[in-house]
Formats: sequence, structure tokens, C-alpha cells
Amino acid sequence: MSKKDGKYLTTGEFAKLCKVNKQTLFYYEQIGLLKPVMKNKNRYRFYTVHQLEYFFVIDLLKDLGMSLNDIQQYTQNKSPERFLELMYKKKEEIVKKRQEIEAKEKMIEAKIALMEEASNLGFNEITLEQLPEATLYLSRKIENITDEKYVEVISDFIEELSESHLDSGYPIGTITEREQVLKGEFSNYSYLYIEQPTPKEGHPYFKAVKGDFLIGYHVGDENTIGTTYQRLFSEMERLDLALGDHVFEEYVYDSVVKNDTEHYVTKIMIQVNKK
Amino acid sequence: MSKKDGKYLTTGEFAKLCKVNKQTLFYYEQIGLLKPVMKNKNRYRFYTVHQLEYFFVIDLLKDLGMSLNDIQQYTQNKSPERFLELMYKKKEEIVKKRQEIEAKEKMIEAKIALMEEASNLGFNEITLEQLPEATLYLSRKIENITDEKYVEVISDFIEELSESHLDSGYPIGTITEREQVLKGEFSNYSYLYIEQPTPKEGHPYFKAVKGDFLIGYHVGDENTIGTTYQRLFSEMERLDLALGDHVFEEYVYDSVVKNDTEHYVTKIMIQVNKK
DNA sequence: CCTAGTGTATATAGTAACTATATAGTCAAG
DNA sequence: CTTGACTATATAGTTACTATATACACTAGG
Repeated sequence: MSKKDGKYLTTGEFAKLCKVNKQTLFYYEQIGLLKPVMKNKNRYRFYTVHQLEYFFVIDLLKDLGMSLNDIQQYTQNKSPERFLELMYKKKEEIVKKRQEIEAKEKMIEAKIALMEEASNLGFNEITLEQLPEATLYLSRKIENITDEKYVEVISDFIEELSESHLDSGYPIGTITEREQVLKGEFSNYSYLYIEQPTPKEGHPYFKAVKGDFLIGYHVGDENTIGTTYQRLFSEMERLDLALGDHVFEEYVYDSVVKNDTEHYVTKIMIQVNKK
Repeated sequence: MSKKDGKYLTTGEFAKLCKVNKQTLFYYEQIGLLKPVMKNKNRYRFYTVHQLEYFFVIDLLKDLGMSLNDIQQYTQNKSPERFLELMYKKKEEIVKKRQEIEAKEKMIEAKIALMEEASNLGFNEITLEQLPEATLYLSRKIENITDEKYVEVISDFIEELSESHLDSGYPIGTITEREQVLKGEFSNYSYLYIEQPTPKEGHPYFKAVKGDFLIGYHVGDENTIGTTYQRLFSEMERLDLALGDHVFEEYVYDSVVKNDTEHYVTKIMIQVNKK
């Protein structure tokens, strides 16, 4: 074979360079997506290095969510203009995709941070802490709301988080106002919130929190959260503290982490004033 | 229904927030991945907001290439420690994935740049240009090589490009040395190369190119490239230029762009010296 | 020259993760 | 009391592989 003929790659060699199964190449040939440049008398397939570049573009488009069928459609009727057009479109898509990946990276970092914090905790301790300023993105008000409205608000809130890329990976928490807490309506929340470690411009509903908080953990189902509140109130009295404007609740472990509700942990942060 | 009961989301509502098909939730339930917290007497499913966070984590893990089965395995036997461990691993993976996306973004940019350049060209013109310094990553020497060796070198080269993240999206070009060109062996290349617009540290095989080049385009199959070389040689004589050390060839349009080999375009860059 | 071992081929069946379709029960609004 | 928008189950189809079974081809060693 001449040098020129030697440029051909067998199916196995080609598959290895493409990092795919040989069968995949048969499949691509079958659907008319990528045919070997030639076959010898024994029907052995031969590919070229140029086809490798072809494959890489197919792989790129596939990665960007294009179906093999759509890719095939494109290859049937291709031209430099159409290719350029396609690349412009895909450029936009990949930028979006990169941003999504970055968001997910932050989400993982947030989960790690939360887990590391939680692993150092004794959930029986009650502590008095001065919390630094934090930026919270709030939902619409949900106090005394009807069931349908509640679902609507939650839906809108979550929708908005993902649309505005505000989903930080931190858990969704709840804010209860002093008034409801005094009435013992611990689950009659006023707002949902999510913490934003790196606040973004142009979102009006942010609220900064800062001040003294009495912090405790409720282990178990939400039904029994009243008992933990009582423990916290006793401690408040002992420390001569008055109930502040808000109480914050956050899930520390969610269902992803533990199987059984008995081990669910809710972090309760009661805003307090020194008498 | 009390406020507490109102926290439940129907399958449709939940699916919408998850941005998936309702059927997908049925499927997840079937494989034991995500069960609604309760069903009413009519077997209507009800989900909670906490399950939404659960779903997001499933979605994250899925995105990072974990199979539903593996995710299910994990959820069967989960603990804060295991979750943290998983997150550490996934953090590494997502960083890698982000880098891949970034590489592909660059690849698209490179393709766009090449296409835009090509669209402004008349392929019949021959021009004399002074090319700026460019960084090329070279393969091992392939001059007078055997067929098997040739395939091996190409494979190693491509392997290395992807492994070292050197695949810039620019086409793989060839370098032919003066000696072979004089003998008329235009396809007896000495090296393969790929251009690196943003060179990286720590890769020894780079070679910078700079100087005067006579540039022309061959339209059509590689077999007939000799005629275009003759045209270029005539032009060299007319301009009183001497053949320099190397000739570079690059595919301008590859098979991704055009269907027919008759329209394949090879850019030929002949290094020249003024006599 | 024979044979073992690796490669190639085709044909067909199986898989994962949906996705669509058909059929039927539920429920609130007019 | 019916209409329309929901819910349910069951089952079949789809995409993009992936594995298996069977047979032919090629190369190197005894």
C-alpha cells in the first residue's frame, strides 16, 4: 500500500480515537450519519483522519443536545453559510450550558459547606450567636394564605429562582413573624427565603439579616417542633432575652441525606433582643 | 385541608417545578427512586417542597453522568458522611466537566473564526503574506514512515491532544519539508500540527512560525494538488522568490461543511525567501 | 501448512431513560 | 349535570446505544 492508502484507519482504530464503541460506528453508518470513505473487498471499513474531525463535530453537536436525527438532517444539506449559522446558535447554547454548570458547581459547594458545618454540631446544644449580615431572597407573603395560593407562591418562587439563576444550592428556609410565634403558630410562615452567598444586582426583593439569634435544632418530624420551641423559650427566659421580630427555620439534613424522618434536622434561629 | 396539608403538590405541579414530564415521575416511582410522600384514596400522588430539593440533587447527579440505578443504590444507604463524600467526588467531576465545556466553547469560536475568514476569500487568488508568530503543536516525525507507524503516530498525536487539552478546534495541518517539495512528493509530510491560539505552559513540542508565505488554495481532491503547487511555483518565479524550509497545508472546509470532495479546499502556505 | 489469537463482519436482541398513547376514573365550575 | 382539565394505570414506542452470537480474515509461531 502506498503512503496515501496508509492514511486509512480501520474501524477499531477509528473507534478508539473517537473514544466510542465500534458498534456505535456501525450504528452511525446505518442511520447514514457517518460512512467510512471506503470498504475493501471483504467489506472491511476504512476511515480517514478528516472523518475524525467530522466525528468530533457530530460529538459536539450531540453534546449540545442535538439529536442524531437533527444532525443527520443538517449533514444532508450543508454549506459554509449553514454551518456558520449553526455555530453561532450553538455558541449561544454552550455559553448558557457553561453558566448552568457553574451554577451547579456553586450548588455542590453550598451543600459541602452545609454538611461540613452540620458535622461539627451537637444538635442538643442551644447557642446564642451574633449572625453576620446575610442576603436573603424572599418569596411573596404566605402568612394565613389559602392552600391553592400557597402552592402558587411556592411555584412562582422556585420558578423565579431558576429563571434568575438565584438557586444557590442552599436550602429553602422559612420566616415566621413574632406575632405568629407568640400565638404558637410555628408553621404559619410569612415568607420563604433562600440565602444568597454572592448577591446579584438588580433583584429588588433582598433583605439583609444581622443581629443576635438564639439557635437550636429540632430533630424529628415537623409535627413535634413545638417541644423544641418550648426548650428554646425556656432558654430565652433563663438568659433574660426577649423575642425579636422574626424566626428562621432551615432544613439541615434533607431527605437526600438521611432516610428516616426521625433524623430530619431543622435549624431554628430566633431573633432576640437583650432586655 | 389545613395549611399543613396544603403543602402537598400534585404530580402535575411537581412535574412542572421539576421541569420534567409527569410520566418521568411515574417512572422514577416505579424504579423506587422518588416516591410521593402520600397518596389519597383515589391513588392521587402528593409531593412536598422538600422532595423538590431531593429531585434537584437526583438531577444534579444524573447530569454528572450517574445512572438512575447508581443514584438509587446510593439513596438506599445514605448518610451525611456518604453524602459529603459523594459531593467531594462530584465536585471534582464537575470542575472537569466545566473545563470540557470551556474547551468546546473555544472550539466553536475557532470554527467560527475559520469560517469567517474563508467566507471572505476568493480561492483563486495567490497572495504573499507575512504571517505573525504562531504556536504549533507538532506530532512525531512522519516523513517516509511505514503505514502502520503512520497510523500509530496519528493516533498518539490525537490521543495526546485530547489528553493534554490541546485540541483547539483548529484543523490538523501538515508540514512538508523543502526537500520533499523539491522532489514533488507533496504528500510525504514530515509532521502533523495543530495551531494553539493560546499556548499553554509545559508542553515542549511547540514551534513558532513567522515569516513570508506564498498562500494559495487548492480546490478539489488531494490527488490533484500537484497542479495547484505548479501554479504556486510559477507565481514564486514571477515574484522572484525562493522556496523556504517548509510548506504548510490546512483543510479550510472539511466534510462537515460541504458534501462533495470537489469542493474541498486545502490552504497551502509556502514559506519563501526574497532572492 | 496449520492453528491460535486477534481482528473484522452481519444480524439480532437487550438496555436505559424516557415518551406517547389509549383508556378510564376524579373533580370543580358553570 | 355535563364539560374540561385534571388524575390514574397499562402498554407500546423511541433514541442511542450495547451486548451477544456466529462467521469470515489476517498474522505470527510451531
